[in-house]
Amino acid sequence: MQYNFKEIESRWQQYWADNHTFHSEFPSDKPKFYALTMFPYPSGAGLHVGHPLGYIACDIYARFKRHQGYNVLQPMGYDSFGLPAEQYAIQTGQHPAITTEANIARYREQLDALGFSYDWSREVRTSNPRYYRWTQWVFMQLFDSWYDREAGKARPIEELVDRFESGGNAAVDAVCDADTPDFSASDWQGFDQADQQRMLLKYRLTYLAEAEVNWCPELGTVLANDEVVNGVSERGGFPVVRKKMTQWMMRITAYAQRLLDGLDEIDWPQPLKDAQTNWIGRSVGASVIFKTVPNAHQAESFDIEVFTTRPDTIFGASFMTLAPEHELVARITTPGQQEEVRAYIEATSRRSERDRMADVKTVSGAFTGAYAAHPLTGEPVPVWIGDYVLAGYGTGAVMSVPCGDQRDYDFAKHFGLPIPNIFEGVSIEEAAYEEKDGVVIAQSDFISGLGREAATRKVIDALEEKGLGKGTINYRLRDAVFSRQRYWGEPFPVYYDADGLPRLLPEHCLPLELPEVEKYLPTETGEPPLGNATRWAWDTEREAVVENTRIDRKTVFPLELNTMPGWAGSSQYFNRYMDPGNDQALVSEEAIGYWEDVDLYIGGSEHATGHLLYSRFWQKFMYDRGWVPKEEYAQKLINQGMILGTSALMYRKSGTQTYLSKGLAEQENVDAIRVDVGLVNASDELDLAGLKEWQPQYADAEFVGEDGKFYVARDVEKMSKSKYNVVNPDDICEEYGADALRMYEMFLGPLEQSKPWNTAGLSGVYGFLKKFWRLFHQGPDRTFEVLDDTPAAADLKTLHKTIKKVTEDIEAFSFNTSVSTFMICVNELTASNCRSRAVLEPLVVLIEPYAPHMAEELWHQLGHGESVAREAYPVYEEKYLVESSKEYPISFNGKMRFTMELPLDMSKEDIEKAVLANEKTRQQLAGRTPKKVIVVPGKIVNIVG
RNA sequence: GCAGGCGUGGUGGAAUUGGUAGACACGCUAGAUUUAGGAUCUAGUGCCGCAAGGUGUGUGAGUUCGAGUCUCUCCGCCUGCACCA
Repeated sequence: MQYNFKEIESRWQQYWADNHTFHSEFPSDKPKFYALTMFPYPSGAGLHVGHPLGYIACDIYARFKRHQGYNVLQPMGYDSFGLPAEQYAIQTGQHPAITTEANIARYREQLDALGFSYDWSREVRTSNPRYYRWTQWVFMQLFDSWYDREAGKARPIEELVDRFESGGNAAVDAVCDADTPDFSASDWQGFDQADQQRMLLKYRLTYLAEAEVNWCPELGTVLANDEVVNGVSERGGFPVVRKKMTQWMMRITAYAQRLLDGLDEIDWPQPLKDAQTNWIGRSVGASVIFKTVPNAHQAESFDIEVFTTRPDTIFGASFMTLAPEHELVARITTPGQQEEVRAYIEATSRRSERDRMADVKTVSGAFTGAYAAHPLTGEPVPVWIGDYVLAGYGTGAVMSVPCGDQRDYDFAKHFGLPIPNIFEGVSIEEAAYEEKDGVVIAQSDFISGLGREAATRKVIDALEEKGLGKGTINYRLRDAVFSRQRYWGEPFPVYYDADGLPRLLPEHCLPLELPEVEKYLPTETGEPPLGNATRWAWDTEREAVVENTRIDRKTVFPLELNTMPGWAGSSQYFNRYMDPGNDQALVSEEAIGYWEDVDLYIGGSEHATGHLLYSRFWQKFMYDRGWVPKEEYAQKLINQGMILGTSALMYRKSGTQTYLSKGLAEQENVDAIRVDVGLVNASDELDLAGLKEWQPQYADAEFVGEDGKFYVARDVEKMSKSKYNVVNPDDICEEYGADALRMYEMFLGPLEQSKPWNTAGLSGVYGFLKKFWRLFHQGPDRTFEVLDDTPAAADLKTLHKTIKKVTEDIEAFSFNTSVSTFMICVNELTASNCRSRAVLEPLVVLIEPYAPHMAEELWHQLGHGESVAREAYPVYEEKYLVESSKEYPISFNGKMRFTMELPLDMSKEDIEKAVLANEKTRQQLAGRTPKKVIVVPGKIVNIVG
């Protein structure tokens, strides 16, 4: 029987499905193992060979753990809300649910062809109402919670109400909006219902706020910071502008410190941890209050709060700079400066985020005419505005210390402001002195002569005493915008009451399903697409969605028109897999009590500051409220690298229809044009007939080849349809089989690394699989033949060596080297013509994670009735590996000269004696006595002469 | 600018963590077989050299009996953040 992968693979895929081979047990007495890969967004393009890389690695590990006796949970699902399906709906009118359904069917087909051991009975889809009711449920719990700083955790909002009743908000140390006023218990009791709700909104973990957001006009929606890359949208690359809008926000900043601390507990890649640390951006310093000096135009004094990481340089502060958007600017600007300030603010607001970032060199600003009192000296310092100060960071205002900060220095130079030097023995003629360590402060009253740390402490003490500042920790992390002006997302379970305040729907009314709409675009009045729905109002008496026309704000109220962002659905999906059918809870206590958390999570590093941060935040919240037992949901995470495409480029003589083979293009003026990689063979030779068929425009073009052949150039870049470099896994499965594809993807290189795809290399692993098959099938007809004889010692050694190495490699996620180990093993067994069942049978189990179809086939040919997936993993025995002697490399002064066979159980001293007595050694030494002999048992002998 | 990472044959990549560098595979060369092959098998393949031998892990130094591996310098590349006070 020849190795017929097509027949084998489809047969066993069917068998696994029919026998539910990979269903996870629950309840179970076995130890659990939860292996997870980030679920895909089902795009219209289907999978390319890059996508399954992480899935294959995860599947290998899951199968390995299953052999080791673990009850493995390896689920798969779809992150099926998202922009592309909606953009497609806008263009074609096709409901996104239909597009999504079709895409999922295609994904499923492709995934099934690769032989993954998923428990498909646990599939989740974020766009399925039975799933997203739990996304809505988490949102409601966040709405009904506040963050207690004292306890360091989230608590139910009723507890906060109780505290306000008895002691106002002075008694509470809670995370809240910056503009929250102080109120007493009697103030609280005096508030009417609406005011109380308004106040609570300042404390809720999800809240409405007028926020400066990233607005993308092209997409018609706001974007989160992590969805904006270099000032343009991550999806589509459209320009993004700043805009003030009322939006749902997530108070993730309450968790900033815990999100940092948690990183120490988990085994995640360092670069990813660094990215999160950076994004959270903790900096220790002080907040300082500068009071504006009243003048003829402004009798009132305002507090300008600034944040600084260098309180020690406070005596060098010679002016202040506010962000142009700072709220005090309008109030403190003097009439004389009004025109200049107004013009400047207008000029900055006209600039897009991108322009502002691109041009960091130009110094610009304007004087407000106001002065503020230096908190320690009382001296008046001028208050300026400048766009180098960002409204979104710290307080949006800085104390400018030109001698210690280059930006302040440049600003001062440009506008001729004073630059006092407060550093001992340092020149600031050319630039600011930004070195932090080893500075000695001078000209600074009571801190002169001190170093940075001592000075910082004293300054903070002095500020606190005066009530003009305190030591604080500032985070770069902002609260996350949670509203999207889109159709294809989770609706908020929220309506607006007679006072226009947000109210939650009763929990038993979930899910609040997406309404049908005629158009998926924003309405003519600029409302989000849900505004197009005619049935989108909430009747509080009937507890049902009703026609908009009935909105009377007595019993029928408007529903929220925004939808949730993409990351909402992916922030708890890993817990939902544990109990996907549950309609009473996101996950039952029993299920999460058993499965607890993800043992292995594999996914791309592009989610570092998006999904992987938000999901940690939600998990911590769930933990605080007692719904999940673990504060971190993924103990180990691996970032798989990207598989890149190898684009094929042909050269066209500029301005002509003449195309040149690669070697002829050097001297010419040419344009590079991408062609389909499928038309190019392993030697970079282009199939011209195929090309003309692919794009008829080339039919009449002239092609100049080299020796009758036309060669293309290669370029490694991201795999994408538009670059014609996409390789489809279906085609590879067709030609080489799923097992070959699985092994090759692993063989390509280290899992974490990005690497280019090269179909030509597949012949290596394909040949290996055929050789493996031939170990079990003899003769020209390949008849199955395995003997029950006593295996040769050398073959047993090969087997146990392979078990040891492959096991170690899997545990270290070095899948590429384990494939090499298999290849060496097969080469050795082929050379010795091994036919012994005792050697071959364990190998079938060993290779099952990598080539499950072939393993299953061989396992059954070996006479077993059960699936090989259930078989115990082979354990290597040391006794087969021990050697009695070894070739020692003998080196002189570190330079290898010859080898010498020596017994392994020889003592250091005996080895030394034996080596020195050796004829070759004496020749090398030529009569001299060696200074020293270094012997590492089993390894090496070095003679120093 | 800040943070992190990387640099090994023509190519993808190994190297028991300080102990014979280049495993394994692609590609290439030669040969065998076949009507033919992008099939199969055998041998070779870091570089220089006919050979003996020399040389070799981006550069230069250092530690060590011994360095791809550890330390420092410089060069180059990649990733994330970036006017973050």
